[in-house]
Amino acid sequence: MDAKRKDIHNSDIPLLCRACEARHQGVCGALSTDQLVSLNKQSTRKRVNSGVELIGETQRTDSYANIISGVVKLTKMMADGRQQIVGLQFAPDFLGRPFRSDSGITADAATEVNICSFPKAMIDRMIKDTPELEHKLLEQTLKELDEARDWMLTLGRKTASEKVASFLSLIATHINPEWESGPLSFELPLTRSDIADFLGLTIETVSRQMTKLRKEGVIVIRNNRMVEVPDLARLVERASA
Amino acid sequence: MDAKRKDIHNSDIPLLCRACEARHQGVCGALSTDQLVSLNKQSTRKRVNSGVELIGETQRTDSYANIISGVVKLTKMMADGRQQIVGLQFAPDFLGRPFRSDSGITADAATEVNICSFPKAMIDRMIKDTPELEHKLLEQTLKELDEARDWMLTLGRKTASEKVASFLSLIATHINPEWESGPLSFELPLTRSDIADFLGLTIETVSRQMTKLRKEGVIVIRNNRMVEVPDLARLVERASA
DNA sequence: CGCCGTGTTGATAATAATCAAACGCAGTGG
DNA sequence: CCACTGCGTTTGATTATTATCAACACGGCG
Repeated sequence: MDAKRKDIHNSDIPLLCRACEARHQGVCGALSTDQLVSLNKQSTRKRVNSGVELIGETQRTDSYANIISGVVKLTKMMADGRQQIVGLQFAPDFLGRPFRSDSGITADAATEVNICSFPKAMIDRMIKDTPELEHKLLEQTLKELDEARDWMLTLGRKTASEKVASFLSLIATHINPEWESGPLSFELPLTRSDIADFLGLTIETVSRQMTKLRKEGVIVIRNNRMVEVPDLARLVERASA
Repeated sequence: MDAKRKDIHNSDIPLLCRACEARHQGVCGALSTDQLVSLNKQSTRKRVNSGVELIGETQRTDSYANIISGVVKLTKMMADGRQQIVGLQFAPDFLGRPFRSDSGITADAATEVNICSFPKAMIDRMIKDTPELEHKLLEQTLKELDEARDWMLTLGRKTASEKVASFLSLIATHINPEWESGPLSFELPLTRSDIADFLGLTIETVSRQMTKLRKEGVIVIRNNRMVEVPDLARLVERASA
């Protein structure tokens, strides 16, 4: 048998990458073992607390990152302070904007977040050599575009009640990717204030609609943050999408 | 001098492509002269009337296209009929979704539209050979993502008045790309009903806010569709973005 | 214990939706 | 030529939804 083995055997793949989701579903899946090794030398794992800004005004960003765990919120703000969350990112999403430095968006850790961060320059160079990497980025960007447009429908045309149900459905289906059927429980990655900014509502309206859903038995609220969904189909129905 | 001349001299570039915006700002800019020639053999120019569906339920789409002129609206619809326009596309935007057939969006001609249409399979093959083409697609997709997120802020956090001003600003800056300063007039590519679906409002509210802007002198309304903007800065101010 | 951050609940106000009517205009046909 | 119709739009009156303002509840923590 050959001394140099194939990918599947993991022989040469950097330790940190072996268990990493980004290698399977994320952008790193486009890279050869050699590229993984050299990228790995320059990459650093970081654990950031909830609330920390990852990309934005203060954080001049000369690096990209993969999300290993946790939830990142993308926010747009108006001059007078009104703000709108324009996207949530989960593992193993790629974090950062290729070819452009600023698009008026800040990215903050919504929960405790673990990222694998690499120098911008290195990725930009790898993109040139590896079309497959650019392909992965295009795929993620298309996915984000679909999600953004889905949410535009939610923001523009749904009632407060439908909005909250849509949000809960979104979280329910993203927080626990390998779920089959039956009851489902999770911790909300966002505060009521964040949820309001995501839905284009006020915190009071969010709160009222949550209690409404609770009283109707669609959800069970444990500790403000812990939510249980006895029947996901019933929740999705309320989101009417 | 060489018999085979460079791109700039246009010698070998297909007639139809020579004056086409898509070759400069659009995706065709990624292609070699040879590729343009072979693509041109398979491509067809089409003129479609306002209201015609370009991509959607009825129109199973095995082709992509470049917009030569006119405005295309991208719409999402809910089961009960509520709908939201999630994007507008202008020349020389690329029309069609790579790698995916359906994303629940329909594309309709909002005005009379001219497109240059090519077989899906041909582009998909060219993408494999020409990383630069995929790069162009990524750039357009990133642009659309930015626009979608900008609009999410509009939908979620702006007042009806700000929304209408935002819409007018958007059209004013896209309909006439080479504009310097001074008054500006244009024909709205959308009906009031479309505008309402774009802004997440009703037609009545759109109409009321338009008259309000008219009475305040921010815009002049000629023939329902014809709008004049004496001072763009003043309009943009109303959009507070 | 008091305080702060977060979330809920209630009363009232503002905003936009809904319902209803009429307008302007283009096309049609007597 | 002039009603007549149909469509997109405007305007008005009223209602519904959500925001705002305000008070309170709960849990953690100095």
